[in-house]
Amino acid sequence: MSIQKIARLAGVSVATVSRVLNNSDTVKAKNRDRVLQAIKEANYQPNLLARQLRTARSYMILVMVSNIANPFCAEVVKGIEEEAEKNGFRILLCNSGSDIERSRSGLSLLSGKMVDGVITMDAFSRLNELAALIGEAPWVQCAEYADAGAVSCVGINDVDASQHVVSRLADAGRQRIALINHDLSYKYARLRERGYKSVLHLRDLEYQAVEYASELSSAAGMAAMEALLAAPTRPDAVFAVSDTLAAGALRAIEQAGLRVPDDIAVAGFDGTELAGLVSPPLSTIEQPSRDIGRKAVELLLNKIDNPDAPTERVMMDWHYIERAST
Amino acid sequence: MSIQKIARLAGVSVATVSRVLNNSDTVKAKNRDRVLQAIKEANYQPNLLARQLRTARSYMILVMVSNIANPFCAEVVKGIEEEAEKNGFRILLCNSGSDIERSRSGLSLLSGKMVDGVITMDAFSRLNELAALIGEAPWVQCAEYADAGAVSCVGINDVDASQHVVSRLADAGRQRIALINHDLSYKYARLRERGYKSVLHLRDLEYQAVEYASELSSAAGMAAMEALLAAPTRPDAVFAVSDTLAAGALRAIEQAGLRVPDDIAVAGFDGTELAGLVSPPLSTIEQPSRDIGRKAVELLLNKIDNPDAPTERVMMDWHYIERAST
DNA sequence: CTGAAAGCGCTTACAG
DNA sequence: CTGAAAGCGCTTACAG
Repeated sequence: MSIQKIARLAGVSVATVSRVLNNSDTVKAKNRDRVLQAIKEANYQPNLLARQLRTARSYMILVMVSNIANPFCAEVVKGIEEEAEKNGFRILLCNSGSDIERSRSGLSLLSGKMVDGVITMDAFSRLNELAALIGEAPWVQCAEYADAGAVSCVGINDVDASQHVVSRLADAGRQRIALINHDLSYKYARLRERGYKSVLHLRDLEYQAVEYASELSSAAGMAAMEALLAAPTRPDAVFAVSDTLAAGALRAIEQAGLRVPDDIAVAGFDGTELAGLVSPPLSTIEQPSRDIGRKAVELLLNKIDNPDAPTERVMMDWHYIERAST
Repeated sequence: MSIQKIARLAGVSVATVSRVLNNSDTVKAKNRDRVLQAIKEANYQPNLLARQLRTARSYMILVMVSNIANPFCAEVVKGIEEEAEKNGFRILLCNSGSDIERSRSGLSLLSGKMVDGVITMDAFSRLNELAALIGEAPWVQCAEYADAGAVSCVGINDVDASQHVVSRLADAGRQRIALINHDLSYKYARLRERGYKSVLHLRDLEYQAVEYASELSSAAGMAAMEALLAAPTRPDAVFAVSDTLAAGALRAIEQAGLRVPDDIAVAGFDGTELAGLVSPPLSTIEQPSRDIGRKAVELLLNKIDNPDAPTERVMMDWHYIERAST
């Protein structure tokens, strides 16, 4: 079922078949019909490998997600999908788990010319390695700030957002505010920790406690919260850098027989559906997840069409949602 | 940076470069070193399109997920990833949303020879259309039963599992058990509804109420629960066919000022992390999500290696987890 | 152990 | 409006 066979079937040359396939308008109606007929009869489907090898264009973009199970990531991906589809692009998802071997494997699709560009959501600390693998190919980093190299990126101002949450907790009279953070290989983790610490400093709050979750799951959030509760001085507020972690913290507090927010206030981050589902519902920073995804595609397509386009760093707006957990 | 350039750089033929690339052991050490050196210097990366076009092998499998944001799907995907990786295969994720246009677009990767096979998690009702698109290519349907055509599939016995949940609710003295189902284009939705109804019948329970959620989100679960609560007779138990829906139901019940399980018992399905996170934690059917994914890959690779392998239908074990919500 | 050459299935100037 | 031919970048018998 190659273009050859169709040509034979329709009694025309392969060039003509190709023209029909590509909607060239220079094909005589009769020939077009014969080709279309032959295609249908043979249930012919063009070989993408050959086409892309020839045209050096795939209209596909690779999306390297750090963790597909993270609802925030899923939302961003939806935004990416929407915008890509709107522009005639298809997306291929690769779950890197921020693992460099996996990333390498995934990125071979890029260097191997199967896709036209890549959107990554990997940890900042991996960016240099990624940069080496990606080389000159179109690339946008998403939902994780990149301040080095020529990568365009889109995200929010994590320091500001984090400061806002912690300030609100302090405003409400909380004295001992703890942080449940993700590991510091992520830039956003560093930035949010910076925001947290700066507010403690500004407000002369002495208590400071940071627990690092090994992954963005609520199990990890529970474990972190248990560690905080086991310390000699108990926090009266906890800021978790993701709703998933915060949901786990909630659970741990409940299991310790304490009440939220009476004994301990809990705030999350991301503004995922989960935040509104748990009990009590979580105060959180809502990120414009879909828009982040859409914007990333916009930047990437721009880069694909125009390889010399300057590097862009886009900051999106966030806002704080106050709920019963604080 | 083609194999040509490397050949020139290393002073050998393209055949020799290709042999080095493919770890052929018939290359003299000196030549191998020169090639390797040239590859490094030029930062050469082979063009996958050309390679796959030539070899008709990609070592990639396509995974069509119906909804990437569904935690159960995410777990299955992890199982798929693990098993694929173990066998030297890479996976490409496509979020079809059970939309036929999206599916068509994704499946062009298959017909276009970019991947060696496909694992779908699409709705049963779409299977015929999919079958037409997929043709003879290796294909396994996952977590959704397929009883027609030559598709292999792996899942659980949904009727049994559903009967078990409803029986337990009835055992506990619940008289008015409602069902929150997904739309009936999914076979599992039909099967679970069948299980539900058969138990009601068997136990001579008169009350019967089924609400259909438009999607697998907790918002849809809330809406469904609100509809159930608005009816003249209120249920005293609800079985939701996914934990996400059940979590939404929980929220709706709470907002109506009722208590779980005192006023209404709630049971979910899937055994996702979410079920243990909400309050009260959900009784649920635990599916062996990872194993389902692994098994699907096993069947698919078998089909790829041996196209005439017979169709297989594998049923995995499930078990019921009882928690405070019932 | 190595190289020249054919061929995978397309697209696209080019000539007519 | 159409076809013959070159070429995208690989791999792999085949001959030496």
